[in-house]
Amino acid sequence: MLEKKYNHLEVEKDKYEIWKEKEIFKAGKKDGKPFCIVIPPPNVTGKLHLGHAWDVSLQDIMIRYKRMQGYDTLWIPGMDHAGIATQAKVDKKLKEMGIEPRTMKREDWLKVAWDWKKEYAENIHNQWAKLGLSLDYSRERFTLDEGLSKAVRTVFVKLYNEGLIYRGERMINWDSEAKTALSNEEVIYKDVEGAFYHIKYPIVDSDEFLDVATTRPETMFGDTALAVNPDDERYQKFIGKKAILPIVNREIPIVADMHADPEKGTGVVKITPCHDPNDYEVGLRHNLEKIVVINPDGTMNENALHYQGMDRFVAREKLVKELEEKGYLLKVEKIIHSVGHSERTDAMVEPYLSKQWFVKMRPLADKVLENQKNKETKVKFLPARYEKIMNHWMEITYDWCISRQLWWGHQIPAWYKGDEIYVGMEAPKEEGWTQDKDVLDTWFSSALWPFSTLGWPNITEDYQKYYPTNVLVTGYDIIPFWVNRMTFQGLHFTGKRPFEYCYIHGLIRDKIGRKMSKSLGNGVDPMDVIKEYGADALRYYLTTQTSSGTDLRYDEEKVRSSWNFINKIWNASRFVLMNIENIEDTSLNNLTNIDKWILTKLEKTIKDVTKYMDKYEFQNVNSVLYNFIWEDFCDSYIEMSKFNMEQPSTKATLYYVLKNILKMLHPFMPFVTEEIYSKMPLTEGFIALSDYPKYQKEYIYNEEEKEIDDLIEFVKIFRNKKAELKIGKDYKILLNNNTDYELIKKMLKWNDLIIEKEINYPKFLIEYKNYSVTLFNEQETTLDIENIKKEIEFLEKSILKRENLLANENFINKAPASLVEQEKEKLALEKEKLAKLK
RNA sequence: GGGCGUUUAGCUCAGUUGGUUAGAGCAUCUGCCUUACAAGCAGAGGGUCUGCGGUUCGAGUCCGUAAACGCCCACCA
Repeated sequence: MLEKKYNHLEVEKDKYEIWKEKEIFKAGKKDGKPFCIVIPPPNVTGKLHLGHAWDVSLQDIMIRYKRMQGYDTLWIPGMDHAGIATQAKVDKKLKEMGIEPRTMKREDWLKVAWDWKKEYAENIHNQWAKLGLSLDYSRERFTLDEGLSKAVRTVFVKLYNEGLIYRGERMINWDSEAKTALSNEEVIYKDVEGAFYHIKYPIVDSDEFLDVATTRPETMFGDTALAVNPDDERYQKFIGKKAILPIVNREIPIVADMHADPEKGTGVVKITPCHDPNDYEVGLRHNLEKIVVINPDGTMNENALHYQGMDRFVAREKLVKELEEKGYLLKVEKIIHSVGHSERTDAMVEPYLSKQWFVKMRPLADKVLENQKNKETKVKFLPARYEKIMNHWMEITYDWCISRQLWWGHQIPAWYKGDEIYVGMEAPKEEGWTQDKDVLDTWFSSALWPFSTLGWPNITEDYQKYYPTNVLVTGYDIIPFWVNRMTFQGLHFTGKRPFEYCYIHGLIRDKIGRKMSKSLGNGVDPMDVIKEYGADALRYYLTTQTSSGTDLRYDEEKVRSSWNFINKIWNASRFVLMNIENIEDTSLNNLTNIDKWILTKLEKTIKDVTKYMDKYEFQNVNSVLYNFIWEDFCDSYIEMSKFNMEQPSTKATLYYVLKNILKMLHPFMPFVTEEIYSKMPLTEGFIALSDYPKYQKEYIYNEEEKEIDDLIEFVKIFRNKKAELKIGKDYKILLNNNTDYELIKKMLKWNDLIIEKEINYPKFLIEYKNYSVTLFNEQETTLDIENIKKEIEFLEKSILKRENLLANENFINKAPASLVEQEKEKLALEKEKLAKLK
């Protein structure tokens, strides 16, 4: 028997441990077709937030559903080493302990990092357990483990040999905080306050000068030219002449280049090839000298003369002062402009010329674009519009900078000896080779996740069985970083898309629509929500409130209402269990019309739920299921069953319907459904491994469904009228026909109210379909004429509308016949009713 | 500059091939302690579906257009 109150803490306690112990989440439990999802590996840097809870809840629902349907399901857990993020956190921890991380030996530092990983992995495991995720832990992976490292090296070596990975000096984004290169995706542009500094560049052998506007005066030490537009009439006469770089007093050429935009600034641009991507291109075109002036840590180097060693922002301030004092500063215009920041450290990103490793993207991206044209083999996005995001990225893609100047990650499998480079799976045998110190971008290994986790490059049984995976679930913000890269690596290395469907969800926001973030302090810890409302309520809330691709505003009220729904299910189950305690025969024989009615509703619900589950439209699953459970089952069937409990068919029906409800709910709320299912008589094993309900035509009884629908409708109209007419307890009922009113009498508690003959009190006619009663009010002395008038008015309006519709030939000819019939029926009904009222 | 999304009840949101009187939760109002559930039951009120124009017998849904809010990409000396 169930406890009197639903207690999520009690219900969710210990269950996960048992599930894990009995290995019910292990792949191979069912012998149907394979169905596989790889978890987006969370970073080992911290706690899971609500967004994670949302993401994994969606996946667990998909997996549990397919498992119950007989698929051989595999959900692979794992975590990401998260290069920059983890290294930053480990460094911070060391610094707090008074240790300067970069003075440590690399091996010693890595030991600290692995301890960190261990600790955080455990946190994440605990949180997954609390959420009830049906992950197959026997296949858990970590991006830095041996197998995945082998996959990473294999990919690197192969791409290198194919000419798709190269090493070269290029303009990259430099994070001076983490002291590493970044890819373009890792740069976030933010609007900040800055200024246009107008600087005077004197012309050699002349009294004239050029007014050059720059937002970054401190880079002027690296200026190796000024550029003007070749068509800019203002500056024609300066082309080919030389200007003097203030303070430095170096002569630099004035060149004509299309990069200079006459509309922007003064039309004259200073060219700093080492610290600006566009200037770098200009430098190449005009064969300009390259002078680096900023150190990797963001301080100025020896080329900045007396500013050497100063932070670049301090240097800017002082330099502007010096320029002003010496008369070189023409004016300062305050502006708001957008400046790149490091996604992880938030440091202002420096465009920086440096030697890095790159993936040549064009050929790889073209493969994706080609594949997306094929309906059979493309990655199908849900919702479909996100495919455009991927395709656009593939169209405009640029080479991917993959080397990172970090310690935490896959060390690049390249070795140097003098000018020689060796790239291979293992270090060369001969003496004298040293390995590249850099590691690879974290996303380089995550890009292989769908196949590396299945054993690739070894062609394992798992790989053959479960690849390509079926669905990938992630937020739209991760498409450029991860989805796109998995797609091109998957296509290139396995010849197949890594997943058939890509289900995209939105971002979690706070109640007023702001992103949840640490700085705003508006984050919500899913573990706190679970403590208060239970994982089932949280999961149900997260997965049923939005359609795919849209953001979700976190609203605790709604979690509470999910809890209420579970409580309702709990109590309904309690009622059922109280009444079927000793049930032996659960077969559905000698059914009453009411039984047939609920069974029909159930089967239709199963049909719809299955349809929506297959399309991953969980919000639609919810509306169908919620409605069926709360209204049809609880409010109607259970209430009516109270009058028929002595009938064996009633108990069997209660049992049957409840069992099916639990199964349909199970993917959403695994804990409470397991609890109730296990307490039901004649059930065995885990509900997670039971069979998902299948739509059965044999339980569709259209006649009976309609009959009881009408009855319920009449009851509703009666109650409504009674309340509307404010009729109190003293009334009598006259039945106007021979329809069967037995059930209605019980539902409306008519008992002694029924009279045989009409009496002389004010009276009201209440009718619906086959039901017609007259209600006598003993207290009132007059009829409520106003109400009757209102009803007549409403009917007349409605009749007119329908008559017009039916008079329209276009409607009769073009609308489906059933709709026309329906309209005719309704018209007839309304006319009949009107006649009686008059 | 290019692209995308959102706009539906007081609030948060569903509404996926165009078809009864547009739904839910929460909030509001009325009446109920009816032994599964007062975290509940029985009812009620509340919407020119952002504006304008079009297609259609019929539009929240399709097309065009405008606005507000938001997001992504590119650029930003």
